[in-house]
Amino acid sequence: MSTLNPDAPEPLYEQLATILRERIRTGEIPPRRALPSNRRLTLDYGVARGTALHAVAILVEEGWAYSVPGRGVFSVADNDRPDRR
Amino acid sequence: MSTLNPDAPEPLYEQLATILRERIRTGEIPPRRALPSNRRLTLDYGVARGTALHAVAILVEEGWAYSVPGRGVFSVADNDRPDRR
DNA sequence: TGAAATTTGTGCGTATGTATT
DNA sequence: GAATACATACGCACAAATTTC
Repeated sequence: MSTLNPDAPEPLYEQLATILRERIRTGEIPPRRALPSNRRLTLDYGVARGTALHAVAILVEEGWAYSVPGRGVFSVADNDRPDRR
Repeated sequence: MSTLNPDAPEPLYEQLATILRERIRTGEIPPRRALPSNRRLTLDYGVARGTALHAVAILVEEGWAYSVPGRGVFSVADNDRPDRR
């Protein structure tokens, strides 16, 4: 499992966004499947809530995922993937 | 809307504190009403989080506002306003 | 019915590091 | 060195929506 490097020049939220983006892009997280919850991300990657929120917000803004309050954050449908444009 | 001047001798947090103080004093922000959130202030005035926090902290210290954990920062009740003393 | 747990979103407070003046 | 300002990151609290029991 990829881990984060606090000493790297890239911010933790960017590193985490990159990891999650790859997990979606490669299909490890299939289309329309829930991403790990915010809580899980903090536990799995050892970051604060805000940091995990920031990472996911980047994916949402980039079009890799969408969030549903009370439910979770989901990877977009195959046809909606940004790298298909 | 008042804006901030990075070239002025007064620090940005002081300029912002002055603006918010006026907005309370004039009643534009009524008593016991929530001030703009930290996030809103950063967006509206183009400053960093810390700068907006600093400005609001000044108002709290002066007695123009009080903060409620998990909720926000609110203008004081009419009777508690510093200019009434 | 409804209470509890989960999840996302938002809010403030604080600390640290970097750059600038 | 001190003050200002930005970015990053941690922590904790409150709210609303949803799911589960």
